Amino acid sequence: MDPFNALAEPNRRRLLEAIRQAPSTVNMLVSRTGLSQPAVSKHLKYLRQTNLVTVKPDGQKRWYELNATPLTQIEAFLKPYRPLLRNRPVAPEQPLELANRIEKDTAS
Amino acid sequence: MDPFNALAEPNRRRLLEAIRQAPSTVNMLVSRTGLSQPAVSKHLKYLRQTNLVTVKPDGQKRWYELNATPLTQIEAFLKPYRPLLRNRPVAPEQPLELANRIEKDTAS
DNA sequence: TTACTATATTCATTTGTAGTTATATAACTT
DNA sequence: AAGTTATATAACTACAAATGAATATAGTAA
Repeated sequence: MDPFNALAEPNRRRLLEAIRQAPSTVNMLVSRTGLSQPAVSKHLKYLRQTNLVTVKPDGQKRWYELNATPLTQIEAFLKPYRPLLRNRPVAPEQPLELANRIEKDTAS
Repeated sequence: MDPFNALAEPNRRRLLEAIRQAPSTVNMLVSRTGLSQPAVSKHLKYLRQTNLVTVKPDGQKRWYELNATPLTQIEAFLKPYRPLLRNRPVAPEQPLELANRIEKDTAS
């Protein structure tokens, strides 16, 4: 599991966003996401494995905090593409049928 | 399959990089990556579905070209994290054991 | 037509992972 | 100690996707 895989899961992105906004305990994340507690713990395990979060035990609670460092890998990949994205609005999610369409040769 | 998932696969990142550097046919990508032809075609199918590439038929060949637009979704996600990454070197890949270690409470 | 080239798809197998339920562990409270 | 809270793990199901082999499709050339 690398940072790319970690962010491939929508709920993990939500969890990371919540943690970025404020260090959180597992139960706080359960409340904010609506996911089950085991589901949250499992996602956090992946985020720990990729080093995207760190944990600080505090009695029964465990505070999860963001570690943005691994995101540099994604930044590095995106770097050569960034000039192509200057000032572009965020692309809407892709309707599948259109995405898989093949451009027709319209030459007469 | 969304752009996050598309980039989660290392070979797809390699394919996209090759296509970014120069529009390519399937066989060109086969040569450059060492992947089998069906494997390349299948990865390209995902890249098409996410709209990260477009295809231009040209006789028997099909030229694949980059469409960076969907990367704006990733850019949008990363935006709030970017201030935390200013001038940071790219993080090395994570040794698993260390990543999953839990910080010990070192208070005396 | 046949043969050839380029690419896509199908199939079977395997692997990875998301979610649920149940259980375990650890810290706290009384 | 027992009961409770917070979190993690295990066992399971279900499914998406990776892989490789074989085959299909489409264009080209003779």
